[in-house]
Amino acid sequence: MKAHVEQIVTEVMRDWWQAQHLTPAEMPTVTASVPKDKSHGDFTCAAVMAIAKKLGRNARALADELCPLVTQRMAGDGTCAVAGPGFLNVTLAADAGLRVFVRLLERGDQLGYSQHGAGKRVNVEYVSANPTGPLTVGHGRNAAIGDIVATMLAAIGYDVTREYYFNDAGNQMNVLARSVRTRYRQLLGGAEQLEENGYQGEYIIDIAKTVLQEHGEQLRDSDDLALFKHYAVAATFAMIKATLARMGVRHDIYFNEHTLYSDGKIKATLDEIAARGLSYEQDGAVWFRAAQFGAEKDRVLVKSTGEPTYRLPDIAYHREKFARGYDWMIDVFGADHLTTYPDVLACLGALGYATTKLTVLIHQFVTIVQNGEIVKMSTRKANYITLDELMDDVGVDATRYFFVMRKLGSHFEFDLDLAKKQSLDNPVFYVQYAHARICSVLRHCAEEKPQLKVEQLNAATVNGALLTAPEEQDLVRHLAQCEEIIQQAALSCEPHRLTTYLEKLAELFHRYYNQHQIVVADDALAAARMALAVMIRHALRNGLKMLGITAVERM
RNA sequence: GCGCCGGUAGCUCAGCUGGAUAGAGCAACGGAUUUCUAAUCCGUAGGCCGGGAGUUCGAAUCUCCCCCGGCGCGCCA
Repeated sequence: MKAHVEQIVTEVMRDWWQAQHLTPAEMPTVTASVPKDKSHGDFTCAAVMAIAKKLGRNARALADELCPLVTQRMAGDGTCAVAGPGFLNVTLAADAGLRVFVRLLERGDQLGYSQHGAGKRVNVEYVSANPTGPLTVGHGRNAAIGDIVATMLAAIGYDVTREYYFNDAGNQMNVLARSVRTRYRQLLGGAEQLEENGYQGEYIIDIAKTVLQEHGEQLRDSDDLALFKHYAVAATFAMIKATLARMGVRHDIYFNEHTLYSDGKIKATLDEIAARGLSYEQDGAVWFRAAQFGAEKDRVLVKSTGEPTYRLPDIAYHREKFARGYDWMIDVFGADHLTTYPDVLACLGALGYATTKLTVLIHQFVTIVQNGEIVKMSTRKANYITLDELMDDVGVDATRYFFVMRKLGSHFEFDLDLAKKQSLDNPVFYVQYAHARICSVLRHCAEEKPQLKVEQLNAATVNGALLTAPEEQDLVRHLAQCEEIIQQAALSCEPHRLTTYLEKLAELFHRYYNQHQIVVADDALAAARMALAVMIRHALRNGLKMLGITAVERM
């Protein structure tokens, strides 16, 4: 309906524009919005004022001129009025709400889903933690964002690939392997101490125990780090995958950085960069001319030791993703990666890749507050709260919901003591409760009115005109925005827009519930209200499904 | 010092990309339960949208300058 209004206003403006002999291409796009104040009509359009500004005309006078043309073109669907400095306010005809209701009813359990991105392939990369230890709450936010953005994109028709990029080679893994070996030797009574930067976590000891179990004492004097590394990687990855599975987060592809070397992609990338004159050698290292692309100085691609820095594999990895032909690629990073991606993007751009196909989502880290104090975290020192511990405390649903209920860029304070309460502070219960309540009403209706079958509530059997209460119209109006909100949330990669929408929907339902009986004596009215309740349930259920949260039927 | 992110009610945060009188939840206070779930609802109170200038019909939103907080600034990832 909104698109319809936008189209009509656009047509009216285009006609006027042409009559003035103005360049069609310069006409601004017309957008309508739902005004906060219902007395301003169902849709409001500020486009006239934008034009008037450009042309140096009085906006109010221009609006007065165009307004009747809009009404005329609405052909009975509604009327237009001018207000304020030149708003065009469109009020829909009395039965327009009914038409919206019927259309929503016909959507059935597909309410909220669309095919906006049909035929397009998108790759979402998230978590991507290297296998050095358990996932922390920081990874949790990354996982929730990536997973939910991916699900929302799938919900609007995209073909989504979920990817995890990891590196199980390099110095950090050697440190990890040596930490396991030290613990192993300690288990055998050795006096060896962990190296200064060693991994101190309890899980290292568990891994050492596994080694002991499977190899006995025969590795006491072994220098075979590869073996310890093998156990360390296998164990930490198993931990990570188990945690993600518990959280309901999955990936289609686990991409090992190592394959970039074995496939020669690192070398090919380096050669390509050199061939384009984007790199040079100095002090035994290979440098990327980053300063030419706005960086404060050039960056090292290959160290004088011959080992690449993280940049080179990152660039090679993205070339690899480009080669796979995605229409869109999304990377989810924590704030610590903030400074790394501009170099990578600049280099990819210089290599001729369309970096507009790449979206980098940077989320701020989660601050954990416990006993009123901020908990400082470090993986090395094993001073952190794991994602598993968090889920133990507040449950999977609340964990997922909390991680995405705020804008990515906001610094998000996760108060453990508060979250543990599982009380009113927790909006996820509010939304779930609305769903459970509707289910309860449906159960009640099945008992009271067996003749009213939920599956038979459709446009032919339900008289939507009976829904005249303002609360009902508010609900229909809000439901009508469902699909668009989900599209916007998905396309802008902002899951919090969905949670905000669902909370509002739940609020409108709770208010409605408190003021009106749904299962009333009159069958026709009861059927109409039931149909509305079912629609709300579909919207809530689909929204919760996109968030990966249980739509509980009883609470 | 440079860069990025943030600053909106006592607290935690929305604000549909420049629209009309800035909104929720929690906390506070006062009400609603013979009822389909009170994990709910209704009401009251709470604001210099960090500060200042600019852009224009119009700014929480855009530009510039300050202030405060977080993060990053390596031949670590």
